[in-house]
Amino acid sequence: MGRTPSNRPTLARVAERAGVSVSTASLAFSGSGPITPETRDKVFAAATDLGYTGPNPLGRQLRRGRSGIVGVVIGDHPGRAFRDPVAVQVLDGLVDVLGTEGLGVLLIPGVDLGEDTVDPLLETAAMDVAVLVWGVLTDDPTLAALQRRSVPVVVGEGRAVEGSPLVELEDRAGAAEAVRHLVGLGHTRIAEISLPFGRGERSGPVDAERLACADRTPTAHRMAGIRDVVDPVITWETPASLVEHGRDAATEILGTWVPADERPTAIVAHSDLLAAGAVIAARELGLRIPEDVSVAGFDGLDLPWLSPDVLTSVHQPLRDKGMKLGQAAIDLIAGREPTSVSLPVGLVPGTTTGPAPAR
Amino acid sequence: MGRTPSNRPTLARVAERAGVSVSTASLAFSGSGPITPETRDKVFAAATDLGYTGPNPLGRQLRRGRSGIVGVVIGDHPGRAFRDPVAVQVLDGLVDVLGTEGLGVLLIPGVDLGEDTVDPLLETAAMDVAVLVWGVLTDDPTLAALQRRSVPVVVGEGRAVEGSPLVELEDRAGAAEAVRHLVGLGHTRIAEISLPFGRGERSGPVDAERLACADRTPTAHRMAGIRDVVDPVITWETPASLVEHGRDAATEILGTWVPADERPTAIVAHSDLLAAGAVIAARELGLRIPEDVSVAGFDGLDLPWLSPDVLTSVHQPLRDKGMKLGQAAIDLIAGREPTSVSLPVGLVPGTTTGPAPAR
DNA sequence: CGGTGTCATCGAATCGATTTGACCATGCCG
DNA sequence: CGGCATGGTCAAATCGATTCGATGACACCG
Repeated sequence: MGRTPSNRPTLARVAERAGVSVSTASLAFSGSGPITPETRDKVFAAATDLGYTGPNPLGRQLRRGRSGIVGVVIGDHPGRAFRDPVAVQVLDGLVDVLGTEGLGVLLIPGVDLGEDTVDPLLETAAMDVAVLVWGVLTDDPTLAALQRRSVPVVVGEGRAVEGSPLVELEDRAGAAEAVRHLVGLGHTRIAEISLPFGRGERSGPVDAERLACADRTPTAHRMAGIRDVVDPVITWETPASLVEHGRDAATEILGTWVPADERPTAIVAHSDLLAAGAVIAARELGLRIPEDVSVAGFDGLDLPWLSPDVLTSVHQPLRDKGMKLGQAAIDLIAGREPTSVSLPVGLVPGTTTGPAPAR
Repeated sequence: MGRTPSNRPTLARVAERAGVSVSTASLAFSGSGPITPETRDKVFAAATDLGYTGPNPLGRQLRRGRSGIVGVVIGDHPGRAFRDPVAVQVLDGLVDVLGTEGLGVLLIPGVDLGEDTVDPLLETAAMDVAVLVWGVLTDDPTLAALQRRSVPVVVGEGRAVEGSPLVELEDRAGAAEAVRHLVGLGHTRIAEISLPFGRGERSGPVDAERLACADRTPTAHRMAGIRDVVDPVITWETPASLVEHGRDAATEILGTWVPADERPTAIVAHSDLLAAGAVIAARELGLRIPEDVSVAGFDGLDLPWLSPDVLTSVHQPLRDKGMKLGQAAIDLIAGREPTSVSLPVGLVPGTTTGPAPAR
């Protein structure tokens, strides 16, 4: 029995005070259903008397069988996930769209706690649908936990999941376009700075064996797109899409890795943050951009602090992607069959790419 | 009656199948209470047979009277709020601490929809407690909505609210310390770039009348701290803590506002992002840092892209602040009396401040 | 052998709402 | 005036779990 008496007024108490039945009082609040204005006013008056501020969401949710909550699994600690402007813009679109339907976003850290242990929220929190924003790995414990609970899932960016809508970007085509741009400018020695591969964070040059491990998307897609056009002279793996990692990688690639006359003349990075780090590294090494080295990114972020350089980048509709994810979630809740979509991307040239140096 | 039959197994069905009572089955899952291992196994076996994956959170929540959800009101559209690294770090600490208690974070846009209309989530979503991360304004409609529903509130950074714990930083002392540092270096013409004042975003120089409108914290506190030491020769208001706004402000302050021989020799900004913008503006104007102009910020962010400059800044324990907010929320839920705290800050000198130019 | 205590299990109340179908006045029509 | 809609109101079932107090079995002790 209720340990705590919880003297909060309930709909029943309001009804009693208004001299009507509970069902009538409910009708007054829900707005739907026939009710005379006088009765409604009577109920509202009783409610304000008692300090009742509307139906208890918990009761309503149980009855309805819906929580009105969308679980959003962010692939990492929030502190890391949100440091990435890409993540932030997607989330923005997502929250916006869900808000129009009165749905709330519950943040769920998707961090792997080791040995297939996942965040308890995945196991116990109430949610009508979950959105896996950063794609899924093979044998993803996060996905497994949700499927066990038969929570419908929307997957962003990555491997398709049986029965779940997928929202992705044309990563492969975009990456190919960026490299084609560089090749068109005469570059032949092109280095690649890549996003994380999957489980197990590493940084450093990548050999053929490691190359086969690229599990995470969009990494794998962007790698494929680049290789559709040219084979990079080197691929440098990074542990996260952060400026400092791009800087470290480019410092090695441009500085110590090979003699200056074999130095790559262009760098294509899997993300704008990595590319920005490469620009900074080049500056620090006294290299001119784009005269000595060209840098292309991916994401189409607005990076005012890179001034006066403007990054050449593959623009992607991030906010739109978030909105599509949200729409898919809404469709799933409504029982509609959502469709997978692939959003277009496009190269936007900036000032960081130019003709290859004459040698 | 249930329109949708919802063929999901329930605890009752599991109990029936296991040949025990519902209460016993509940005991088996909750883990608390005496129960023989055989009975427990019988229940679990029946559960796996039926594909039952644990108690429905909605039923549990209603019974318990707790949703296990903490509403976090972010002061703006998430797209803007999360672009601020300060916000992100606080949120990170918050999510972390709440996660240890199995509590989830529900994101609530605190954006003002005009005429005292707030996000519907504030009115209807289930939450055990709300955290107002970015402080409250006077007559904050957000706060009003929560109080109407008698949702307990934790306030971060700002005006204290009757009956709610407050977690803040020693903004005033920190700002004073930064300015004292500049004065100690011989600076006398110090300009201030300020965070937004409150309702109604503006940008530009501030006169005495506008100065009195500073409603939002920490703006007001940092302004006070600065004035504890010196009166700025000019205060420039910005609409948000973003690099581009700092850049715009500093371009005006250092470039066109006064003749070069009256130019301020130092800029103190209310945030690191604004300060970084000022550094970039100075570079663009061909001014050397710190020889021609010194720049001090506030937040203690790690800004690798500002390389080779390292910002002089007032360091604040952001993640820790998030954790303290979370702890206060946990205390409130548990019925404990949480205490307000004020976290210490400290100046960390970088390379962007130096002796005032000889004139 | 009766009394007492322990322990696993169960029955029933409860959390706070929504929703359906029944019910009872009306009002209208023929 | 009887029959039939119409429309507002209500009683009761239901959502899915938790938890209290009762029950019965069993062992132990005097």
